[in-house]
Amino acid sequence: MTRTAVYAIVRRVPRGKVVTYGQVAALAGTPRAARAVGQAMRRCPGGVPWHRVVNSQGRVSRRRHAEGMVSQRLLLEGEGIRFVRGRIDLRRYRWRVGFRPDLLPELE
DNA sequence: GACTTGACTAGAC
DNA sequence: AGTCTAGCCAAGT
Repeated sequence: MTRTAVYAIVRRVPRGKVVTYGQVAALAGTPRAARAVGQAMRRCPGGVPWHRVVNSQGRVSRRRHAEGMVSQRLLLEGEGIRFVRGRIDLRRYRWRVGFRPDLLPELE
């Protein structure tokens, strides 16, 4: 998995949707590289919707230097994503690739 | 090539 | 619901 691959994936996330670090890693073909995805996002080039990447709890991950940077939360709210008690409902906002309701197993 | 450093995570208390 | 821990992976030294 390369940084470039990460950016290519994140660029495809549409407005109003989010993905998790682990999810990006899986899409890149390296399921356990969530942490490396974070590394890639740290040096994110322009043109990449970095704010649409959140952690597995639906929260905005804390950075080492949180000063002088735009609020990820504000950007997401600007796209219509609602935060409830500092969290995002991933069941609702997670971007799914090739989601096929007709192929889901029976529930209950 | 051997450390070190994280925008990570799932599991275990 | 918090707090720890042990894995993990790519980059930077």
